[in-house]
Amino acid sequence: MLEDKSFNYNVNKVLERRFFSRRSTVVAKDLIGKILVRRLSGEVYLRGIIVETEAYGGLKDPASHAYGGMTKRNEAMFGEAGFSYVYFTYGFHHCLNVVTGKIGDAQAVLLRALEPIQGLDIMRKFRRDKCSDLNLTNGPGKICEALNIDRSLNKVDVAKSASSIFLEQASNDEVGRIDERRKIVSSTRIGITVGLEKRWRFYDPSSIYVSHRSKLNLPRKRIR
DNA sequence: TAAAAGATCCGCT
DNA sequence: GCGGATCTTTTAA
Repeated sequence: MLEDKSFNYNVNKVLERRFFSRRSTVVAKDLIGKILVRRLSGEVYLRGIIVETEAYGGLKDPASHAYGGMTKRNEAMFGEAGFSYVYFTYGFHHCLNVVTGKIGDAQAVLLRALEPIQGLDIMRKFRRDKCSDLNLTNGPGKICEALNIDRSLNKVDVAKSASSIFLEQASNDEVGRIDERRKIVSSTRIGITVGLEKRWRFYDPSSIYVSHRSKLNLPRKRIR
């Protein structure tokens, strides 16, 4: 059965274009505590609180896909802020980014982990019932599998609630649980071999939904 | 043709 | 719980 809250959901305040047209490091940090929404056909919504992101710095960042200039794959990164950049990697997985900065900057923020809050039954199905709820969306590839995101959702305008992917503020009853853990921490980025001097990974250290928790020596149970 | 912004399974504690 | 091998294909050289 589908969860009731997947339907009849009133969209919160959607993040505007100007939110995204800042530096990727700033946007990455500000996205912690915001909500990623995936709208499926039939007005069904899957939602999760963003608890982990990574900033990528464009042409001058050796860890970025945009390093070395525009290609067929990274084209979206060179476009307008507030659009999605979805890529396929390691033969299996998709990853979701949001383009930031000015046109041509090729900056982006990778969404790495969510706390799932709405539509969990559907997310479990997309994940083929192979994991616990804790592991539904605690990694960039897992987010895309749980929310059924692939390259067909590249270059989607995530600053519009009519889109199949968009970003919004938390609602009033959700604000409380987010403000409590508003302490954001940075670290080096994960899965890269260059650019390791930058601490451009941002996360909420109190969230149990952050990826690679054991390696970070973080508590595995919720702190309250 | 080799490396990649990853996740899972397997064998060990 | 933990590390490492393995899965697989797009991308760019």
